[in-house]
Amino acid sequence: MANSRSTENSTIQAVDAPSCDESLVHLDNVRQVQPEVLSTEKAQRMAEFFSALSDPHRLKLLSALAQQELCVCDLAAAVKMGESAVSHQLRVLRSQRLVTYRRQGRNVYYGLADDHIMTLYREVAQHLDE
Amino acid sequence: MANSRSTENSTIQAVDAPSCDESLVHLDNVRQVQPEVLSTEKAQRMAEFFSALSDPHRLKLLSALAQQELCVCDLAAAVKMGESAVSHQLRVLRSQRLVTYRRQGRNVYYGLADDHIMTLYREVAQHLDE
DNA sequence: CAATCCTCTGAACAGATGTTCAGTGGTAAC
DNA sequence: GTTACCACTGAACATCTGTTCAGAGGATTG
Repeated sequence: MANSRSTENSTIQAVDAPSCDESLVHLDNVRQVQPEVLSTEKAQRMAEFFSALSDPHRLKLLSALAQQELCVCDLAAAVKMGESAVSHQLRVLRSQRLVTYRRQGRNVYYGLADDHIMTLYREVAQHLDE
Repeated sequence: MANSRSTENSTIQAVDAPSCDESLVHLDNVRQVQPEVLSTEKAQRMAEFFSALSDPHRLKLLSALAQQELCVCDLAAAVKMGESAVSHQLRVLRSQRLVTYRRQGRNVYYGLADDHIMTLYREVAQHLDE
């Protein structure tokens, strides 16, 4: 009964990290939540995905592609960026499978990869409108 | 800053000027798509939102909060970060209204702001599982 | 073949991001 | 009151991001 802190337990001892934390945390809560925390790998993958969407230029590119397939130079004109910059950004979008591409003659045509993205878009738009 | 290249001449750039010189880009496509491109402000806001989700530590924090309300020191223990770092990250999540918080005694309890986020989460998880 | 176009790539640089450290404010316990 | 704790903040620093520039790879045209 040393500490009068809490309903059922508590005490120190880091949950499984031997390092830093020796302060009094609510151990029961931490223990309950910790196994449900996203694994580092999944968190990483998901962060990279969101990262691909975290740039206004890339979002503009996607909104353009949501209309129709376009080649790089048209995309550049549509969003008013340099072609090299567009190419760099499309690389990012490709790496997360947000866009597809196919070569036709000298041009490479890009399009949206699937519909998850539009669903996502609407969900976020809704959140931002609140 | 400057409006991009102008090294050679002509080329891109005139998209919304009614010049009849369609030398290099597929003007019709560009004209068709351009008005549908996300505005800079909306793209910016949306990018900031996704940006808040683009860090593995913040995603871990959210996944912890998806389980239950937690105070900062518990969160820090659950995701194994320093409390200061957690505080900084929570600030980002707050700025995008991803979390709520309330003070109770010495602690500040954080929770998920709404259900859009879990919907988003599932949508992305699904996308990544393909 | 040479010339031209479209796209991609790597390097370099400016700006943004995330961590740690040190210090502050507010609340509860002594 | 003093002390201890929890959370927030600002500064400094290392790292990551995105742009531009210069040039290379592929494909078409004359």
